[in-house]
Amino acid sequence: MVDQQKDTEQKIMDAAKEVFQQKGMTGARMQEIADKAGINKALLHYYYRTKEKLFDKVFEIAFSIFIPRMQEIMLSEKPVFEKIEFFIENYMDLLTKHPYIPIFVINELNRNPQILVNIFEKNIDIKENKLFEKIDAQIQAEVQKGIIKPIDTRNLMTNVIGLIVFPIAARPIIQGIMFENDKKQYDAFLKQRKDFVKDFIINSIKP
Amino acid sequence: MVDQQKDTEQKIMDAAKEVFQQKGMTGARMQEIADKAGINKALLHYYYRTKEKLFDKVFEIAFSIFIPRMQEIMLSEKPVFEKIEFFIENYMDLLTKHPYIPIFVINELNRNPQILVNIFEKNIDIKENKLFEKIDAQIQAEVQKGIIKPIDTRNLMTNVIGLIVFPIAARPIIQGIMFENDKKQYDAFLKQRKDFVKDFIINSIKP
DNA sequence: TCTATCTTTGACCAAATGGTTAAACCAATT
DNA sequence: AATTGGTTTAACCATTTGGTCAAAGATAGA
Repeated sequence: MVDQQKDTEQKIMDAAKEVFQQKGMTGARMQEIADKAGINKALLHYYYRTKEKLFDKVFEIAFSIFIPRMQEIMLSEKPVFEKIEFFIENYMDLLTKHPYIPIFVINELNRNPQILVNIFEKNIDIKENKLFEKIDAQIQAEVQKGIIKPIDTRNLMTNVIGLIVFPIAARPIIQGIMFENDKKQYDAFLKQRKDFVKDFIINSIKP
Repeated sequence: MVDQQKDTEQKIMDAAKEVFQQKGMTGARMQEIADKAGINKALLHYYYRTKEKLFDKVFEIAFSIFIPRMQEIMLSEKPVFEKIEFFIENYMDLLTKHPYIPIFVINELNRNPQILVNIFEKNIDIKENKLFEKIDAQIQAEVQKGIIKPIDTRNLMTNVIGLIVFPIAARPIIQGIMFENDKKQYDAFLKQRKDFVKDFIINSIKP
């Protein structure tokens, strides 16, 4: 019975994830989520009172798939070169498995930037960890030592994340314009791109 | 009267752009568009029969802001280095003026990839011009001549566009995490980033 | 001025949608 | 077997929403 409960809640969550991530908050329909979960619509409201609360949960989970892994890599003791390689490898794999998430997150954050503040408040450790300050310190320290070229941390981070996220978020455009809409070619492109991005970034900061 | 008509139609278009680009197809409300245009809701349907037709028009215009300029630059007679610099300069300016468009286009294309096919069919010249094939040919020719390093055209193009588009599409994240939500710092970042991206790309393909 | 055509509006409609409720169901406890 | 508590459902509700329509206004030509 407790088992059954967890099961229903989980079925709702899975269905909600799928529908919200593909159609967004405004495009999603409670009825569709209920159908996909194989339950009555009223049950949705029984477990998660409102559409918004259900959405928030989905968003939080989507977001939290990425943050802890990022923290782990960024706060480890490795040198910058290794961190970046590891980061690219890890996140391109992760995004290939969850291709809807970047556009979902970006889009909903655009619709309501407040969400980010709420998440920060809820997971204080994210803010407490001062992720950005720490990685900035390490990079500038290695710049001082001559291990890497002088570079602005914010620009570098934007580059790394952008090169990873963009081809997945903009898939319809890239697949449509560069690969005549051939999914296989696009997938192959993504696969080989991992090493390309690594080399690209590493080369750009090698002294 | 003809003047008045154009005026009304234009007022509707302007309002529709604003609402659709900020809230997307599913989030936009016809009533809000009507209010913003200062007219009766029935007039929307008088000029553009349905919500979808109105949306299609808005999307097409948004998309066509970018394509012709891209064509012009790409098909010009300049060498690759110059083209890329010009492209980055132009598009970062353009996106700064229309920051909602990338996420709007990406998001709606994700919702319905068919739109892209429709646009190609409507503007046959885009497809006829074989934009990608031509720029690919030029790049590989310059690679052969040793003017630029060997590089895959698709990866290079993805990099250029990604580095331009990402920081604007992902503004809430970047501004939130890297600039403590300070809009002025973010704007300054975007401004200095233009030269940074140029150098970054140019350096990566310089022999 | 009368008429025909185009533009604009207020009132209205049917369908969709998020949400509620009362009753049925079901498993465990006594 | 009866009771209790959480779970699930069918039916229902109020509101929102895209869209329609008939009538009123405006405009230009005859």
